Order: sequence, then C-alpha cells, then structure tokens
Amino acid sequence: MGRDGKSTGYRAGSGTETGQGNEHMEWTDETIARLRDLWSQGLSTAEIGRQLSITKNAVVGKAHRLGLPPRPSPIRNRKVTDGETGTTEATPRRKSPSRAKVAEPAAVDLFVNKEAAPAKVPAAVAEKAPEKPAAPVRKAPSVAPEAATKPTSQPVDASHPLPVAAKEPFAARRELAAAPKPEPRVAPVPRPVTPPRFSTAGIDRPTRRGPSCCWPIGDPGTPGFHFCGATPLPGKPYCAEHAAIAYVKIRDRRD
DNA sequence: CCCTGATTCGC
DNA sequence: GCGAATCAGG
Repeated sequence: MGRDGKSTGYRAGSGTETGQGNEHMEWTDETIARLRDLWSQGLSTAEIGRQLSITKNAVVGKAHRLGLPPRPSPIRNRKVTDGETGTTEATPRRKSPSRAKVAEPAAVDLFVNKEAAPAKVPAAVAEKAPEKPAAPVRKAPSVAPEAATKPTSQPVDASHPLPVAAKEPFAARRELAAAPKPEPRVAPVPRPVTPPRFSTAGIDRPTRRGPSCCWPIGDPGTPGFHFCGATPLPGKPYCAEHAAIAYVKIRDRRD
C-alpha cells in the first residue's frame, strides 16, 4: 500500500498560467451524457476525447469513474482470474513515474487564417469559434468499432430498419439541446466536402426520445443552437446524412 | 511506429 | 475527482 511518494510529480496547468479559472474539465450533465453515449457506441477513447476537446486520458479516466463498462482492452487483462502466474510479474507498477516533465504547448496560433488545421482547440477559443461545426473527422481503422464491440450484434444487413431506438438501453439523452454549454469540439479543418447544409428532409422530430443525431446545429451558446435529433445510424452518433459528412476520410488532427 | 485502452498517482 | 504520465498489447 505504501506508495512511494514521488515528490517529482506535478503537471502543467497549475501555476504558470495567466490565471485561467478552469484547470479541470467541466463535466456537466451534457458532457457526461455525450461521453457515455459515445462510449456506449464503441468509439475509441481518443476519438471521444477529440470530439469533446479533451484528451483520451480524461475520457478513460472519467469513464471509469462513472462506472462505465470497460471495453475490450488491446492489452492484456491486468486482472484475470485469481489464477495468476506468480512467475511472471504481471504488473511491475510503473518503472519511473517521474511525471515531472511536461510538454509545453507554447501557445500556438490556432485561430490564424492559415490552412494548417489546429490540432486541438482550447475551450476558450472553441466556444468563441464562429466556424460552423466541422465534421468530427475520424479515420477508419481496420476493424469497425461497432463491429468489434457490440454484444448486441448489430445487423449488418439493413434490409429493414429495425427499431434500434427501442432497444437502446440508454434512455434520455441530450435531445433537450438548446443548452448554453460551449462545446464545439472541432476546429475549422479545410475539408473538400460540402459545408453541412441541413436539409429538412430526412430529419425526424427532434423531440423523439432515445438516441438522436448529435450533430450540432448553430452556434453553441446561442438560443437557437440545437442538435439534429434525427435517428442516428446504428452504432453511430449521427444520422445518415450527417454521418456521411462526418466520417470523412482524412488525416485526423491528433496531438 | 502507429494505434489502442488501463492504470497509476500527484494535484 | 481530475487528468497527465506511464505502461502495455496489437
């Protein structure tokens, strides 16, 4: 139990800051709701982090605290059954946890009108970003997340639209919308695709319960801001139309 | 080398 | 409680 105290431990963010109030992520109900939603949809922690403008560490950390069900880890199960092989040290417990070194962001110009897409937008800039919600780009891994992690076994054959909303264990979402919470998690990334034009066609009632398309419409913070609300694709946070522009194959910006 | 998630542990 | 740092497997 006695954890050797490493006095060297300290992180960036506290101290040299010019006086920013929020040192930690503001986990509001809306944010947590989206976290759980994306988590249940099988998105990667890093992917969720990008959409929430946070690091994957924050995502996975919060996810565990929320009691979210752990998803198939790429690494070995640290705690399998009690039958643990004593010969091989399962977990050497961190070698040198000297987290004294911190990466210095060096305050890059994010909002300049350059073609370079910012890796991640700070919350301060993000909430003031006049840019329309760019598509949360994500790459397509070899294995689809929903296919890999879906105990419910999503029917690939979309022969008939099954009531996915009915079997969704997670009821009550962010269908409320119009929440004055700043969370435009994406930056103006120059994509060759057409700007998100929200055609009324195909959009169901935003008042429906269950999973709804979480594509942000309008500027967050404004009373007119709301989410699409249409029926999302199975295993995806967006509806068919928004998913088409959201899941664009481009080199995502990761730090 | 890239990705992934889990865990640890200072704050 | 939060999240960077770290570890670890594919």
